[in-house]
Amino acid sequence: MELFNEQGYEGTSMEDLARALGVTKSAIYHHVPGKEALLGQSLDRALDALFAVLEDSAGTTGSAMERLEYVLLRSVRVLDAELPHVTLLLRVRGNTEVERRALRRRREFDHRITELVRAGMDSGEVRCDLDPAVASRLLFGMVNSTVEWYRPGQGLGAEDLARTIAAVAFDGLRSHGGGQPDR
Amino acid sequence: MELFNEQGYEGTSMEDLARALGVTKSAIYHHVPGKEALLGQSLDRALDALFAVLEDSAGTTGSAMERLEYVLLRSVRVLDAELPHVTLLLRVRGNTEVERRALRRRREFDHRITELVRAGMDSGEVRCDLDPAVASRLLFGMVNSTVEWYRPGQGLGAEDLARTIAAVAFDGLRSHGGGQPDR
DNA sequence: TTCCTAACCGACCGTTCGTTCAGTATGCAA
DNA sequence: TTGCATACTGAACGAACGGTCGGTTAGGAA
Repeated sequence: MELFNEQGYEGTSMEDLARALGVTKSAIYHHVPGKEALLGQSLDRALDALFAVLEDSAGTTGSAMERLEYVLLRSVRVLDAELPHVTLLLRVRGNTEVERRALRRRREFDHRITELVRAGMDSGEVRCDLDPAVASRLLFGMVNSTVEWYRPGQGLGAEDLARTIAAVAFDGLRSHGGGQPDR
Repeated sequence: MELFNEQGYEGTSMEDLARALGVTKSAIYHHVPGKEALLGQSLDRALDALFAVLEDSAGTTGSAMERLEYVLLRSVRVLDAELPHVTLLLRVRGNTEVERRALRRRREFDHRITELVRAGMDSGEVRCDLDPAVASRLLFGMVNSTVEWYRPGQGLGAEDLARTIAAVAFDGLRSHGGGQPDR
């Protein structure tokens, strides 16, 4: 999966995978039906982890904003724990049936996030001058963009990252009072 | 370039391109040296447009925050005007020299954004409890993530999108006073 | 010792890839 | 009418692709 992410799915040959694993191409075909099955397993792993977060949040008592913050925090943790698989998921374009299935599940996830944002607007916790669909896309666009540079175990940790994202997403970059005076 | 974005660079054959253009493969080779040159031209076009924004912002008088907002707004406009090329740029992984050159230029762009965020912290306009490098990556991660769903001329326009992004990025999703009371 | 099975190898298949090239049609300047 | 550049075609190239298959090896159960 790391190779898929570095070189792209189509740009990675079964020969490349075999070399990285230290076995022959044939050995891989003994364990999996083909290249696309490898991709499918990886996408399912990422999606299962993300949907598990949604299931847990549904059982959570608390306001919509608290549930949204919970999903954001847990999603960053999933990103940290399953980085190669989530990265692959975010690059899927839907050119095969396997990819289209993954895209359908991802759209369902996005839809559930949008509902959460809309609930936050209804309860008055989230500003209601924005389109909930656009706001939720931007929110998770920010979360998902971290796969481009975040590396587990290097630099800042997953919890710090999650806190920073929540800070920017919910309260913004602008400083409020107590700052340095104008010069 | 649209085909490259739909199917991926490696997943798109010269035959695919020729068919989409209504000519033969050979006709393409009469105009460009090869497949990689097509990619290089596209990446340069996107990068040139983004750096033009930086050049203009440098000549702008105003606070760091105002310059940052200006760059954000103009970047969204570039995204709108050059969507296929910017999308391609955001997916580059650096497996060839052409791609590595683009990645170097992109890192330079990111660095200039980070400096802008840092200047905003120094002037007290941007909250200083965040790492400027992380904050700027999140900011443009949000901007760049729009290539996944924003389509020019459909739904909300580029200016509305830019306004929404600025609203979320600078002031956050949380509502401030005047909202619906607790129930 | 025998036998079976999971794991794996190396050679090979048909297909498709990016690229090349000799040749052709068109149009314009001399 | 000639000559030459531009735009393009169709056939072909070697390389690399995903995938197959007949055989070999290692280890545990009977």
